[in-house]
Amino acid sequence: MSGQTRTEDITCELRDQVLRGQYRPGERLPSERDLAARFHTTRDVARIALKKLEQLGIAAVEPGGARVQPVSEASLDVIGHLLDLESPPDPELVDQVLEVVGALVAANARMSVERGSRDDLARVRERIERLRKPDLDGLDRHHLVQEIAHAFMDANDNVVMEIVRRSLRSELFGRMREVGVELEALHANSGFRSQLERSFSLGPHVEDMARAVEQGDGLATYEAVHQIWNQFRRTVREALRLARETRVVPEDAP
Amino acid sequence: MSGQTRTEDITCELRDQVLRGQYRPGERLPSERDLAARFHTTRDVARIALKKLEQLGIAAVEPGGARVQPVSEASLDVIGHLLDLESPPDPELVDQVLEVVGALVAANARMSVERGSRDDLARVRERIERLRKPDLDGLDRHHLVQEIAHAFMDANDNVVMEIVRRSLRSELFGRMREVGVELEALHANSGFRSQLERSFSLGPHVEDMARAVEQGDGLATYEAVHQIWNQFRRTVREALRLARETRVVPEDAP
DNA sequence: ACTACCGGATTGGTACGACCAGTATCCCCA
DNA sequence: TGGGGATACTGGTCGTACCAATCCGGTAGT
Repeated sequence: MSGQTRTEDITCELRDQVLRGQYRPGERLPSERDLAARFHTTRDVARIALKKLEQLGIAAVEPGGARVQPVSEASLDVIGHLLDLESPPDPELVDQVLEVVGALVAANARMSVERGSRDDLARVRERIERLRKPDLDGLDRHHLVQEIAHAFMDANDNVVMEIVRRSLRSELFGRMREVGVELEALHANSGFRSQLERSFSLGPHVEDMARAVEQGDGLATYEAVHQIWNQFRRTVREALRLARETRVVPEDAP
Repeated sequence: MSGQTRTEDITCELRDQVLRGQYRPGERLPSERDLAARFHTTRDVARIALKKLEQLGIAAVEPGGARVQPVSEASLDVIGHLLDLESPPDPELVDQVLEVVGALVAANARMSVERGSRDDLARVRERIERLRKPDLDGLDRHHLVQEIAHAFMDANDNVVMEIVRRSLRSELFGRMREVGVELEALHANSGFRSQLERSFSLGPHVEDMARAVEQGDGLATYEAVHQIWNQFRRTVREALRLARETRVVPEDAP
């Protein structure tokens, strides 16, 4: 009843159970007939659900039974569902996603500077200029850093990069809006505000990046982006940690 | 008859047709009933096949018909199938994969040097030492570069990185063995040998990398890995281009 | 007591037939 | 010519049935 179709119901339930670790790798999942009976439906529905788990790479279904696979064998698409398991999402997992995205952003930044078109570089420069303004608060800087990252990655027409980026962006950044809300909510708290200001001060890195882009210095651009992104990662991680702590309170309150 | 199950037959045929561009994005795929009739099977089988295409992100199936989606919406898993469409694989696509992998390898290299464990670094150092030996030919260097890349990535326990890496490795490097065969075959050709020697001379970058790793200089390590990997990319690209040219001849021959 | 084997129970893969709720399409009417 | 409704079509689900491969437990042989 939760999803659009019965297939989705079973898929979601099974998927979440597996991702929550309720089944050990190698352990057998319920049979199609079991699932059909348990969800008051037919084998076809249970069958499709198991097939979806198989395609997600979290189960191997073959005659004799479907068995769960270790997370390392999963498809990239499970990351989104892993993030969905908790709200706010697991800071550790978000940090890992940001590490991967950061590596790609930095690489694209270097390539943009070394071989990018004038239009793309102009777009990047415009956003960097906005980031240089001194009267920005921490949240503005957060959004601008993300915009610059997007601008760098737009400057590359690598299909593989595009797919990885979209997979991680639509899954993480789709939830980053929630995180953004968290950030804004916490931002309203003056105590957190000062903390955000302190932790997300980009220091000289923005000036370094601006200079490197102007000079067409790929390595220096990489380094500046790397530093800025790491600072971004640290702040997001800290914000999520705080959000999780504050979020737990209302649950415990009577 | 080609695959293990009939479902796989239909899935492969449809998938390849879509990936070859025989359907425009937004165009409707055959209905389940059509496919069932065409492949002399039942709707169930055709249904599963369409569901797999949906999960691969190359088709959106909903009441009214299944429609193909643009490649940019696809899952990362399609890369392997895209590479499979041609043999030897499309040099352009391989290059794009290597660009992404290179970005991740370089990032992992930096992280290993800055925060890696002693064991992991020792493993990397050992391979670097082997790479420094002067009596290596181009092919040996190729393999060692890949080994070093693996060693760097092993030093990081980022789940997301692991998944992306495995997705791209099992799909590309599984085929890189073919490429390796191509390289070896071409390697036997002395003309190509000299060309490979010339094009895959790593120059001072290996020494740079060794020094950077010893000094714990993350940025310098990144730069050396970046340069080495770019040289690696160029050589693979060139080898694939040559392999494709030489491969075409027997096809045209009467 | 342990091992090797064997047969029944179970599982997924496929087949055939049917019904429902949406969608697409086209034809007819205003 | 434009809008609206009938109709064919599509995917989602249901039910039953058979097959081949696998799993599991018990038995026979060592």
